[in-house]
Amino acid sequence: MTDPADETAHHLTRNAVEALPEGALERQLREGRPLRVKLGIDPTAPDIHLGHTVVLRKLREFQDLGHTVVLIIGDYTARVGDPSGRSVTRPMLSGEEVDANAETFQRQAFKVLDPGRTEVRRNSEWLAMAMEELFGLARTCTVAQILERDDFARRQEAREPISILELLYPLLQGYDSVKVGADVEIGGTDQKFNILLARDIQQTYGVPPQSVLTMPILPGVDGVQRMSKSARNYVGVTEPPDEVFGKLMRVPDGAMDTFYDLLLDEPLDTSRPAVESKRGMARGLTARLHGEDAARAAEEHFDRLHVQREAPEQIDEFAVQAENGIVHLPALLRDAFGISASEGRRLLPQGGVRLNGEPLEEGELDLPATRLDGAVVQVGKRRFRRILVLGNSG
RNA sequence: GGCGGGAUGUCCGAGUGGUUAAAGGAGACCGGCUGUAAACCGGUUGGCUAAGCCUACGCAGGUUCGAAUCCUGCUCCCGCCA
Repeated sequence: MTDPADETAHHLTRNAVEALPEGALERQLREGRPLRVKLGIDPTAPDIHLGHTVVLRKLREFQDLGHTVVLIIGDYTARVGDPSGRSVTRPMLSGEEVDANAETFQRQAFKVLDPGRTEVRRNSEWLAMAMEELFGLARTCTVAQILERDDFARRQEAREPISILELLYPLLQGYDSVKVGADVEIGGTDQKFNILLARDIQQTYGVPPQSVLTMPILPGVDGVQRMSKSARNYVGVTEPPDEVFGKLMRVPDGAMDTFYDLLLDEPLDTSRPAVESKRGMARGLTARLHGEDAARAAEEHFDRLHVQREAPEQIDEFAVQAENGIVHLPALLRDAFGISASEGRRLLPQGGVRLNGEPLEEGELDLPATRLDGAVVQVGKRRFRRILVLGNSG
């Protein structure tokens, strides 16, 4: 009970889903040496979002205890495409895309990880192997073993295609663990199969099997689907503070407890009003990514726009050319806000376009330049432009 | 090698000769409400200086007054049997 290794393990696994096999992490910690903790990421999308930081933060905890993180940039496996949680074969990426993404990912990961205790490796180092070696690796598992994985099983059941390349993916990931000598591998619950299979592969190659730590999957700002770039429900770690704050304020109330558990250091206090908790969350996470000052400014900006319904303190200017003293509104909206002119026309009758705070009417397609010059045009609640009229001929 | 299924708008998915710019859903957007960009309610959702015009249902032709829908060829995808 009082064994410090047990306590450490207990702490490290507190918000994890599973730590397998039972007691393995405790035994490793008891050895007293720095453990090699592996995280493999596929640079299929360059930007890190809060969902990634759940796992990254866990790695950081290991680092703070003196352990080493081995961050594997899956530049080779990215070309295969991890089928985990996917119902469709992923598209392949070109070498250049992978390189660019890997570079960005690594830089952003160090917003959370301690670079001093991180070893970055690319799996092309060892996966660009000879056929013979690949044959050897391919011999380590049976098809039945791989098809056991639930998403493969589901696809098989639904008569959906599974490529051989995809079947190979878990093997390649397992081989990564062999090559870097991983003691522990961390991943989302969707990675459980792959991480466990890696143990078998390690043993086949005669190295000690890693232990497994799976973390819950963070939902996106929609509160439903997992946070991912493709679902466009993510909060990127490099997004501007105003965006981070605003996006977090629209997380559904019901998903807040998960966000608190996985991202914040204290649990959600359900006795507080939801808005307060949400503000606390938005403030805390914005501060973590951008600092306290930026978080405070972002909150003020949010209040100004959504509570007081005023224009922001800083508005981008947009210059427009008048014709005969007249500016055509749909064209202006198109150029100034990046929407189509048709969309602009539609927004007018909905009251979605305001001039200095006053809604414009459906018929007002052409406005005199004098009325627009220096005025603030607003689309919806959050898009503003100050208009400057140039070359007012006629 | 044989047999069968499929390709529709951002995505999913109806539609099998004409009120079809194309049902429905998701998403997104706008509005109302609100201590939240939550929830809830209502609306919009191809483009275009626009009562009209243009583009669109894998590609290329054809039939027809008229095609996403019928015919021919092609490309790509998938499943089953061997």
